[in-house]
Amino acid sequence: MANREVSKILYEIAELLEADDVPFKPRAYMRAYESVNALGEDLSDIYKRGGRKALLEIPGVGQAIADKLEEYLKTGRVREYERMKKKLPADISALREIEGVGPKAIKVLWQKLRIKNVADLEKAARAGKIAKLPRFGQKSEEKILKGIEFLKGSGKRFRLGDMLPYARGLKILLEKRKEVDRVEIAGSARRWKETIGDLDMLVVSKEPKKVMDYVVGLPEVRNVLAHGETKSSVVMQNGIQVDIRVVPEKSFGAALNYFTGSKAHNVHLRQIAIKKGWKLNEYGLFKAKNQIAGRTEEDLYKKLGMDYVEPEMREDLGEIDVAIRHRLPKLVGYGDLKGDLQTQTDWTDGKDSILDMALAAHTRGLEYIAITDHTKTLAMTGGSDEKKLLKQMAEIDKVNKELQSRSVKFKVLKGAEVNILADGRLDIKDEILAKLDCVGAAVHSHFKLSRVEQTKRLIRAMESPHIDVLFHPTGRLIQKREPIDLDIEAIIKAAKRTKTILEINSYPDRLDLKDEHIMKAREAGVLFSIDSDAHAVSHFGLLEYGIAQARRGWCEKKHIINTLPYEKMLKILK
DNA sequence: GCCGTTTTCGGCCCGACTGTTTTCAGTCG
Repeated sequence: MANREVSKILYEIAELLEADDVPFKPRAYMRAYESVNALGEDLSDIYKRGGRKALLEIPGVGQAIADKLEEYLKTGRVREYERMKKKLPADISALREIEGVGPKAIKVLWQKLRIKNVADLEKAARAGKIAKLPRFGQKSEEKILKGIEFLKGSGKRFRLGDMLPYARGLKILLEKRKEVDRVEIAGSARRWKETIGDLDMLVVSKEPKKVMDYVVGLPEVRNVLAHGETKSSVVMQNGIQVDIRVVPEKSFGAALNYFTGSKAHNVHLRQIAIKKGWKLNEYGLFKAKNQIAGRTEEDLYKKLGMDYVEPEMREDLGEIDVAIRHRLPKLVGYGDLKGDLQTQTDWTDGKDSILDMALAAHTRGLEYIAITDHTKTLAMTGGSDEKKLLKQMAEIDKVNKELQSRSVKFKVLKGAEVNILADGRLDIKDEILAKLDCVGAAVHSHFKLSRVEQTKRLIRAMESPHIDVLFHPTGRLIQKREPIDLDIEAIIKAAKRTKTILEINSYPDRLDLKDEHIMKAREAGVLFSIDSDAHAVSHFGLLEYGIAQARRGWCEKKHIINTLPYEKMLKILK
C-alpha cells in the first residue's frame, strides 16, 4: 500500500513547514494528507488507471503535490521531503502522538537536544533537561512525561460499540445535576464512526464553572488534561479522553454543530458563512455583532441556505453541495427495520432458543427474523449438517404455529449461515439450500488467501443460485483482525450481476460492510440487509449500529431489503 | 500550495486553555 507511506510523507511535510513558520502551505499539505488517508483505492491503482490527471482529481492535490506523488510512485522516494528531513530528522509522526507536543516543540527538541524519537524525549525529560529549554518549563516537562505514559497505555482509538454505552451513562450522570439543563453526546460518536478517539460532550448550563468542577472531580477521572471555565479535558479510568464543553442555551445549535464535526464539514460551513459576509463559530452565526442563527442546528443550516444534514453524513464528502441543492437523501431511519436476516440460536453457538429469539425480536418491533445457524464445517460451533438443517426446519414450522396460537404476529424464516470453503464452494448440498427461505454465506477460514484467490472465491459463492446474502463480506474484526484481501469493486460488480444482497453486519466488532464500501456499493445499485448477527436475545439492540453505518453510506429505506414486510422482501431474494 | 455561483490572483475557520510570556505563542479540536 503506497497510501500509508505517501500520507505519512505529506503529513510530515506539513509539519516541517509548520515548524519553519511557513504560512498557508502546511494546511495545503495537511489537506492533501487527509484526502490520501481517506482514499478507498490504492494510489498506485489510481495512477495506473488515470495517470497524473487522476492524481490531480484528488481533493487538495495540485501540480506541486502531484509531482511528489508521481515521484514517489515511480521511484519510491520524494527528494524534497528527504531534503527537508535532513534539517529536522526527528520521527515527527511518532512525537506528534504525544499530547501537547507540536511541530514547534519538535524543532526546538531537535536543535537543542538532538531528540529524534519518543525514547530520546523520555530520557531527556527524566533527566530534567526539557524544563531548561527556552519556552519550556517544569510543567511542560511533566506534561510530556504524562503524555508518553498515556501513549504507552492506550490503543489510541476505541470501538464505538464499547464507548457509546459508556457515553450514554455519562450523559445520564450529568443530566441528574441541577445546574445542568441539557447534555448531548457530540463528536465522532454522534456521527457513529466505527472507532472514536475521544468522547465529546456538550452541556447547556448557566453555571459552567460548577459543571466543570463536577466533571474533573468525578471518581472515574484518572487524569485532568485541562480545566477551564467552560471547557475541560479529562482521561477516564478506562483510558478514554472526554472533552466537555459548556455553552449557553442560545448557542446550543452552533456549539453542537461545531462539536459534532467533522472538522472538514465545519470548515466548509464556515467558508460558506464567510462568503455571505458572516461569521460562524461555536456561539452562533453572526452578522457583524448580531447572532442570526445557532440556537438550533436546524436554524443554522437553514440560514446558511441548505437543508439539515444528518450527523452521520457530515464528513465533507459532498453532502454540503447536495444540501444546498436540496437533494439530500432521506436516510433510512433507526426505527425502519422490519426484519433481521442473521440470527443464531442454541442449535449452534447462540445462547437462546428459536422461540425466545422470535419473541425478543417481536418485542423490539420486528416482524420477522431468519434463523441462520452455522453449518457443518464450522465444527467448533456445532454447525448443522443437512440432516440437522432439515430437523431445524421442522422445528421452525412448529415455532411459527406456536406464535400463531399465541396471536403473535411474527414470522420465523428458515435460513443458514453457510460456510464458504477455500475454493468458493459451499458446505451444504444445493437440494437442502433450495428448501430454505433465506441463505447467507460467509467466510470463516482461510483469511490469508491472495486478493485474486479471495475475490474469485467470494464471486463463486455469490454465483450459487441459492445464496441470497453475503454475510459480513470482508470478515474483519475491528482492531482485532484485518479484512480479507478483496477487490471490492469486483465484489460489488458481482453482487449486482448475481443479485446477491450484501450484508451490513451490526455487530460492533464487525460493522461489515464498512461505511465507504456501503457508499460505493449503493452507488453501483447493490441492495443491502442490515442484520444484528444476534447470538442472544439481548443482541437485537445492536441493530442501531448497522443502521448507523448504512446512514453513513447515504442509504435510504429503498436500499435496505429488510425495511420491507417479509412477503415483499422474500420476492427480492433469489 | 490549493482553489474558484464573488476570483487564474488573493485569499486561506475560529476560539479555549496552558504555560511562560509580561502581551502571547503553541497546541488542540
